[in-house]
Amino acid sequence: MTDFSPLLKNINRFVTLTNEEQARLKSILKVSKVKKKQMIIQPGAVCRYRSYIAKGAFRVFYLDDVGKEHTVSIGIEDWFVTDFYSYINQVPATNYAQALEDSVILQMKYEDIELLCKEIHSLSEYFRLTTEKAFAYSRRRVISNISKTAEQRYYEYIEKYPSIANRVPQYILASYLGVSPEFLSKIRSQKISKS
Amino acid sequence: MTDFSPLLKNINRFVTLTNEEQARLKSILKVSKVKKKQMIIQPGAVCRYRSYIAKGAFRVFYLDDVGKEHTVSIGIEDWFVTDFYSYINQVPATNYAQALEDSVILQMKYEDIELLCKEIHSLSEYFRLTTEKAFAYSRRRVISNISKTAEQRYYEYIEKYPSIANRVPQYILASYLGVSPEFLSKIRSQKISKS
DNA sequence: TAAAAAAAATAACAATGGATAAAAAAATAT
DNA sequence: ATATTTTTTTATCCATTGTTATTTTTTTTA
Repeated sequence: MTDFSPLLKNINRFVTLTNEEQARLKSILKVSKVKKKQMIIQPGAVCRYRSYIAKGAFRVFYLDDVGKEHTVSIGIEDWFVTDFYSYINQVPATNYAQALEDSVILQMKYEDIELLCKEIHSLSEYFRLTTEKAFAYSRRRVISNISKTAEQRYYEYIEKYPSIANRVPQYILASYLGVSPEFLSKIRSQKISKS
Repeated sequence: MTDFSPLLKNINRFVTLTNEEQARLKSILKVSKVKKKQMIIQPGAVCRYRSYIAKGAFRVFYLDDVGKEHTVSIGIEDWFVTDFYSYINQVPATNYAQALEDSVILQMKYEDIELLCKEIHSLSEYFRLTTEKAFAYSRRRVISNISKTAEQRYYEYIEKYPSIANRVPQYILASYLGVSPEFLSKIRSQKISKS
């Protein structure tokens, strides 16, 4: 028996669903356990699900043509994980999504969500409001990327998400910030010598 | 008399609005003419509107503490312009939004849109679907920023948005790509000598 | 708990991109 | 059309960040 309450609580922060609507939503959820390092999305395959992280942590990353990984997003409990472009356009993914820990996700199939959003106004509102927030944050990250040094971005990140920074390997954080792991290591060692 | 049809046509690509719903939407639109270089959003003031560009071009930019401009977005006809974070959270803006040409915008007040989205399911769907697209593109830009060189980002941009690249000053495109205008100039001169 | 694997640190050198200043070219206003 | 302002180019030097290789530390697995 799975506990859907964290997801329902999340939704409740934005909109109100009737009991029947909650039941319909639950009926389309597919619970999956994912082992650490396992991929739930891979380039080439269409990303059919939007996944809510009930337990654990994930990252979405892009593998470039010289084999380097670039982390697009890092998510923990109560976040969603998807290759968003692949998901909303239902075209082959360009990214991987990988469990950073043993995790449990609630998967929602694209077609099911689209149908439910068409039928349940509040659910449409929920995704509208949360995606607007996500978009606003993404724009802030763009500003950070184009206007700040790697050092500034690093300190900005550990201040904003200290628990995540301590939970994921440093080389993954480096690839999220857009710097080499060696350079992030250098940044950190400079800090220690200063303080 | 203003022509609302481009906006309605845009909406129609995603959802269907009844005549009455269209009328309600029109009733909240405020038409504004904006002269080139004029600011429609400024740091400190809450961004009360989501603006549809009926004619002209805009950019949203961040002015950092050493006085340098960083362009967050560039939009032309049939796009929206907003300091998104300020708009959706109704908190003071951190960015400017500036007309790059003499323009005409259709402004929608935050409260009006929120109310209409609560009352008109299709409109909620419209903003959900379009914001999902915007978010997906923003993530792609993040990948580009963290994984590519300035040169690659430049050629990627002019290939993707050739008409915009030719329509805005080069120093603004540079600030969008996250490079100095001098370096963008250098990139361009290298291309010419190669070809 | 020991061995193996993964992650982080260090260091020398290289490349990308920024700062500054000046000149040239283009756009705008008078 | 000319003067003025804005934008772009050019060039030199400097700072930030990447690369490669090696070592140390930490984590995982047997």
